[in-house]
Amino acid sequence: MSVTIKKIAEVSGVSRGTVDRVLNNRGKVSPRTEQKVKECAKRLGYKPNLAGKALAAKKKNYVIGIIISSEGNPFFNDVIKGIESFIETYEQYGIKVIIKTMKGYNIETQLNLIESFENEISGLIITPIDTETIREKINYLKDSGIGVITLNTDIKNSKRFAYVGTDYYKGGQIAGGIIKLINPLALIGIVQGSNKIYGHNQRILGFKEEIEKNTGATIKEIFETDDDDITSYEKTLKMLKSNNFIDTIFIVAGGVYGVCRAIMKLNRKNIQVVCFDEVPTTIDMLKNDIIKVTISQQPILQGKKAMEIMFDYLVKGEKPQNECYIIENQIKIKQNF
Amino acid sequence: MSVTIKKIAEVSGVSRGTVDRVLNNRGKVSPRTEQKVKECAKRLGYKPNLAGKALAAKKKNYVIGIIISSEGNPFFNDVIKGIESFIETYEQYGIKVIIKTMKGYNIETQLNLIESFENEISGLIITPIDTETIREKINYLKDSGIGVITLNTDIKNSKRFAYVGTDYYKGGQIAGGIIKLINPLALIGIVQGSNKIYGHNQRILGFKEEIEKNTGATIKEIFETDDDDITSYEKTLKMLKSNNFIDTIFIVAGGVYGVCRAIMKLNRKNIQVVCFDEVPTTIDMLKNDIIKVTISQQPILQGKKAMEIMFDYLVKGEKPQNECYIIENQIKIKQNF
DNA sequence: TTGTATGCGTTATCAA
DNA sequence: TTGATAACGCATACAA
Repeated sequence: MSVTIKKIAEVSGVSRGTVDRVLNNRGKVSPRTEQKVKECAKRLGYKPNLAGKALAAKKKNYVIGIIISSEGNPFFNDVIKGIESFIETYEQYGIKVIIKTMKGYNIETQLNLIESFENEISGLIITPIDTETIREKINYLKDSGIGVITLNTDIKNSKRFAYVGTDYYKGGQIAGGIIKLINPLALIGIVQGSNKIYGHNQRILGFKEEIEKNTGATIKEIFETDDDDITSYEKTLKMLKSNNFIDTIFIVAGGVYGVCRAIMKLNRKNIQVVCFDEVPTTIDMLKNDIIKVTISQQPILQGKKAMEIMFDYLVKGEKPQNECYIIENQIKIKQNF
Repeated sequence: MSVTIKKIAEVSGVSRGTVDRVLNNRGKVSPRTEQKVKECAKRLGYKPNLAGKALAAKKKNYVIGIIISSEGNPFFNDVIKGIESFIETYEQYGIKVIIKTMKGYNIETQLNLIESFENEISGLIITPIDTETIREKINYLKDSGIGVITLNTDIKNSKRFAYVGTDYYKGGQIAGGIIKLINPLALIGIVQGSNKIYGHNQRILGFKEEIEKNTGATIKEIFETDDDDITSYEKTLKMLKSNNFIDTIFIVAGGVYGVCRAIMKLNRKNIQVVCFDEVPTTIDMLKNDIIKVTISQQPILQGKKAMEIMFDYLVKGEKPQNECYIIENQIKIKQNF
């Protein structure tokens, strides 16, 4: 049958305990024995058995902590759904899951949440605020033996061992491609979320690159909403009143509902709207033909993937081949729903 | 800790063996004991542990058989990729996987393939030919205790326990939605695969429903290619020469490359092409702006899902909640690649 | 009809 | 530094 620790022990003439110590680098093995066992395992093509590992892992009582900036943001509810779909499986393996949510992007709040359970967790999944304080904390956790996965937003140059999320630049390119497809001569207004958020800027860069590739479509105006619907409503009204040639709106992040309401108010239903995500109000507006296309970040899948990677890390002791696990931007129209 | 068979045995005052017999309906238990144990398991909220089950399953030496009509069809190569990504995991659990491929849709061939390993397999994943002979064979297998999953194409009213694949009707609707988005006044030629194939007809039905919903776009012509590129090339040439007002082509199934070459030959690059799948030639044509949109059936995911469901069926003894596991039609443009 | 013992592969603990 | 053994949860052959 298959190659097991027991088999390696027999073949190399040592005990199972010793093989275990060698293969898992637990030390307390003489160099000579270590050499022998390692060589033997390699020769026989040893592959650890997940079921066995999992069964044994029950005794470890792992806890994993999750911090999501989800309060008041329906997008992240879907991310949490994906996470929760794994809780039962985790329980089977004796892994406890603690989910903590927060509202907005206050650094102090996030730091406190981390510290509230950093002594009991073996892994952390977090939608991090991209700042020095949090970066340092992540690095500290890693050095204390806690694996960190960044979710939906990454934090560069940190010691997180994996990032799960979309390619924001590409998301912008895809939005650009879609708009050129709908109207190669589009006159575009861009509704930006926040210039302070890396992902938003990346989307705009990708979008511009795509739009400027051919002559035809042009960007006429751009403004910021801070992801607030009232702001986006007011500013869209103003834009459409003063620039009544604008026929296309690209919404980079939040504030989608506000834009749509402004369009409805002015009865400018000929305007083509392209946006991101599929929160309930967005789906409504898609069904009412106010939004033409939305680009999904597949939030449920993001949650699932993060949990999967964490599981492999804890139970199998495997890091993913790629540090970044990129979730595809998925184009959706009315008929998808 | 968690509720195990051992615990139930203790609480209900019987042996572990008896609990096992009750929970797995193996018989040879007095009604009174059975009642007692069942009640107890329910009360404690017993959930079988996967790792334990899996470890014990190794002794069973399951074999699962796979039959795919993939030869000469690159789409199915991706399906197989998805399947193969699970082989290693399966091996871990002592499950052997046998993949058999065939070319085209000969009933006799498919039947022979099934019979070649029906005595050794515990599960079958198949892209079935939708015909009485195969339906009966599937029913026979199920009655002999072999679970069958249909993949990519379903076979109605059979005893297969799950179908994994897309919703073809919806695929057609999405294609219609995309075309209306690109050009609300499109004059459309439909390139059909085969009227004999259920999925192809479903796509056309969905497409027509969508196109006829509003006035504007109209279907001008439709022809069949039997998924052959030469046929599609010739017939597209003919269509475009005789109907030079056609500005949009909807390709229902195969023959994509032939259509594109015809368009290139006549230098009619203004024609908008919408098709399915992402085989290499299709991606090429997308990059060259001949094809504007392709709708992916996510073949790799299809293969993976089928394997996942089969695994749960064999090892966990769980059938999926829904008989049909629908894979989403995914809209893709040049910028996705 | 019921109970007991053993093994699946890995890991932790204790003894040597 | 090494070895022996028990445990994780389930399934089953065999004994009672």
